[in-house]
Amino acid sequence: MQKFKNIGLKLTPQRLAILGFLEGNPDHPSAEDIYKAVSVQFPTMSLATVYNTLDALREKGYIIELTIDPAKKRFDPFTKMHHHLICTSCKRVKDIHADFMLDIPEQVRGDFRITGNHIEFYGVCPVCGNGHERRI
Amino acid sequence: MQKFKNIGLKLTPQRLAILGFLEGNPDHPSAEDIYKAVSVQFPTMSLATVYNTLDALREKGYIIELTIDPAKKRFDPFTKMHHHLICTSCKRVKDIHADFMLDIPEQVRGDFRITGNHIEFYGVCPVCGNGHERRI
DNA sequence: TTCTTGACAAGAATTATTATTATGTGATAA
DNA sequence: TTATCACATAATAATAATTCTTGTCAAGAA
Repeated sequence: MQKFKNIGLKLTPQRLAILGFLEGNPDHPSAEDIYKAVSVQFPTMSLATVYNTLDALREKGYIIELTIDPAKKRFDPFTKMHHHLICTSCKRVKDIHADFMLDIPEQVRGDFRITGNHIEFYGVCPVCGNGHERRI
Repeated sequence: MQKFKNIGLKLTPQRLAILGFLEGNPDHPSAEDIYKAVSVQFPTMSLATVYNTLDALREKGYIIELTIDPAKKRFDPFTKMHHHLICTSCKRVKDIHADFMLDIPEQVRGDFRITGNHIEFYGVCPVCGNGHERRI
């Protein structure tokens, strides 16, 4: 909560609502998701404000922008290094907090200086693959 | 080339041109990129045709759609399992053909059935990080 | 004053629509 | 067997429509 003030962002009800919705949220919501959720309390809220706030938060490093969805951006309040497990059927995304040692062989890496990585795991979630294992 | 016929797709000059442009192309072009390139030979080509063809090829498994770019979709003719190294400065993407053993601990994976993974490595390419290492 | 909001316009990427055109296929003729 | 033709079907191109995101700017709050 204090976050905002300390980093040069004014504390507004809209921003608090957005931050509140994001904090601890493991659902990787899109801007639209956030807009819908927050609109309940703030019916006058503008979608542009959501984008503005998300962008401000991202710049300050309080959220990260995920590219796991080809259709839209998704946002994640967990900025600590982690990975994602995506259900290829229902598209649900689960956080994976685990470390992997990944060394790219030098001849493959070339002269790149590696700074990080992000793993997308694909799979079928319990709901979609409940025992029956129906293949298409 | 025969591919198309055998999988129930009609062979058209436009599709051949798109396939030809993609084959062996390591640049992960967007639909727009492909459109521009192929338009040289086929000035009447429509962007919708590019999207149609890409979608048909993807459905048949001849290309994969990448989500590494938040702004647009990118396409890759290399359907074999591989990963990507992205320059955080110039956004250039390099293929990484290497295998990594990635086992998610069972308590983290839950009841998901893992089917695959894709790693995005981030780094600074030789061009962007040429000795001087200028940080912003 | 300075920053933020909200309304709306604008832009970019993608998808949908539809009349027109080209392709593959099967039948027929050589 | 090979070539030709007609036709059903699928693909193209033009354009409209949608969706997601960003930009603009006047009005309001800090």
